[in-house]
Amino acid sequence: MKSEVEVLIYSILSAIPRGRVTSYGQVAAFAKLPRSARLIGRVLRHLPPETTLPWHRVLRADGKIAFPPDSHNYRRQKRLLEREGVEVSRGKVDLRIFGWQGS
DNA sequence: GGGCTGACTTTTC
DNA sequence: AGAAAAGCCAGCC
Repeated sequence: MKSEVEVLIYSILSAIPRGRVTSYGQVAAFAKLPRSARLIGRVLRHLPPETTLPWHRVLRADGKIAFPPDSHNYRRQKRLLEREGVEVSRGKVDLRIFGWQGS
């Protein structure tokens, strides 16, 4: 049974275009849930591994991947990002590609 | 119910 | 630039 916020977050995620990224806090703010960045992470956590949602386009506010660099998830996210042309150097992406919808 | 935990963020050293 | 600290908010014992 999916809650309202889950569905809302899903729709926001799917709206992030290829080659762009955003942060947990940004998604939260966009969902009208300020101060709830951790909520986003919690929702993504329960996402099935075979999801088609672009969860990998969500990074921390400083542009770094939210996983420890030696973890499996870290490598998976990095691979997915680079597959769509996003450069990840030293665990970080260029902050200029943050945000979406114009700007 | 109270305390702990974390796919977070911001401020302060 | 990197680390520590404090804020934040739900879910889970």
